[in-house]
Amino acid sequence: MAFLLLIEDDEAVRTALEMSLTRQGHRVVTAATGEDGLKLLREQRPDLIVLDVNLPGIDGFEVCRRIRRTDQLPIILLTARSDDIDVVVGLESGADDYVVKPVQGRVLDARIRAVMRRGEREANDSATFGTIVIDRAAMTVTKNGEDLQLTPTELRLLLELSRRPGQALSRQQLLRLVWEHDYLGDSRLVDACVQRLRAKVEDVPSSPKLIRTVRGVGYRLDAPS
Amino acid sequence: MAFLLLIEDDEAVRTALEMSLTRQGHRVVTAATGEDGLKLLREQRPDLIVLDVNLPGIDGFEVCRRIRRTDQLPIILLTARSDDIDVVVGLESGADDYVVKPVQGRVLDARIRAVMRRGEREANDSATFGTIVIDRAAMTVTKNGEDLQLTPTELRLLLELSRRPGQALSRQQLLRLVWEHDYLGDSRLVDACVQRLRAKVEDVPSSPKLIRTVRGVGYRLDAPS
DNA sequence: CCCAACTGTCACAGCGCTGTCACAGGGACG
DNA sequence: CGTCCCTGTGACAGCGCTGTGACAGTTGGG
Repeated sequence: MAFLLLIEDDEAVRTALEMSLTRQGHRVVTAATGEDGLKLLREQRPDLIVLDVNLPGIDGFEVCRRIRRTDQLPIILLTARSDDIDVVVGLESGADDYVVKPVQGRVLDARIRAVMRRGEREANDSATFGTIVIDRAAMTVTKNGEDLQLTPTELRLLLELSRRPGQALSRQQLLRLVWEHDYLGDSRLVDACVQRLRAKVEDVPSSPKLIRTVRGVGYRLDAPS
Repeated sequence: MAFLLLIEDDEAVRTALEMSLTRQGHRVVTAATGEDGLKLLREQRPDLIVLDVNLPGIDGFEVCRRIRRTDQLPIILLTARSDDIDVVVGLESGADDYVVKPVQGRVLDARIRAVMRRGEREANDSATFGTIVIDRAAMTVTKNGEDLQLTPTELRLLLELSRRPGQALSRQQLLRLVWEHDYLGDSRLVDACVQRLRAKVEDVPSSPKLIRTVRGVGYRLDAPS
């Protein structure tokens, strides 16, 4: 279904994932180190990269950053179990998704498909989240067909969230993406804007279904199933 | 279905897209650099150009601008993912659409068809927006059947807006399209022209229904439903 | 159950954005 | 050469967006 590059130093994990992903219909090339991975990336041009965080030599985060300097292809990080710091650092270093080890091939496959779909949807000019429709060309947002009057900042915030549906974005990241600032003190800037956006976008702003809070991290835009 | 010129330096991407587009029924010629692309354009006269932004030598934007100086054929830009600046610059340089990489052949094909359809509609010489009728061949605009006396600049502004109905255009983009300037300081140039155009076009200029303001962005021409 | 950390909420002051307008330069045309 | 109208500019005002900081509410762990 897709052409993947798997970068993972542990041989057992590597071969297991390779077999499983191949069985799911993907074409897979593998590398055991970050250096080899970067070389293979340039030579083979995969559609997507699955990248272990714990690598000998340059680690996964660094590999991720280096890839992002030149390439925009989707990256999924494999990270050791439930390490919140890893998650934040990983997303900030430019990854599209992360998966916690130990991971089953089926689960990874589902994430791969999700990330690829996300990429396709991004290219499209309109996106739907529940009753909300975002028209990126017209720069309008409608709810049940009615125009929502969003302020410029609210709109930018929603656009950035909608470009990464289902992905938690830290206040730090949002600050960079929406406000183009680097540092947020302990002000409630992002929270206040999210509140205003929720007031217009959510059916019940006090129990938001679209813009979810991710405690300790930031916010996430969900499409209700 | 159409005769395409694909300009893309990365050989893997180029051949992949060429195969995919050929399979979709298009006739495709390819070039690896902007120079070759421009030469092929003159020699072969394709219906549409798919143009990568990252090209060695003269980049895609520049190629796009050069093509626009002499030709009006549709151009679709291939741009690196999630780069808003690219999108804006791309449309300003005269592209008709942009597609975000990595891109699937199917998606690109859909965009190609959409742009071609749009082109056909455009070839039609008149467009209607509410009580306003624009006759592109006669270069006249009528309101309820009566001729409107638009000045040259007002007319160009209205024509550019009407080529992209429902799409928000930034002041920056309009400046490029209508005035062929590059930089707008903080002057009220675009606003002033929009105001004058509204005075003639809108039923109630103080609450415009056709030329809508998109706060923080620019303006948009709507067709009242 | 309690505490600490985190998030939601709100009012307000400042200011950024847009609409508006008058005016002067300049080009077109006779 | 004179006239007229188009056009870009800058000033100004009004509106409403936005960031701030204090405080209340909520969550989760010990």
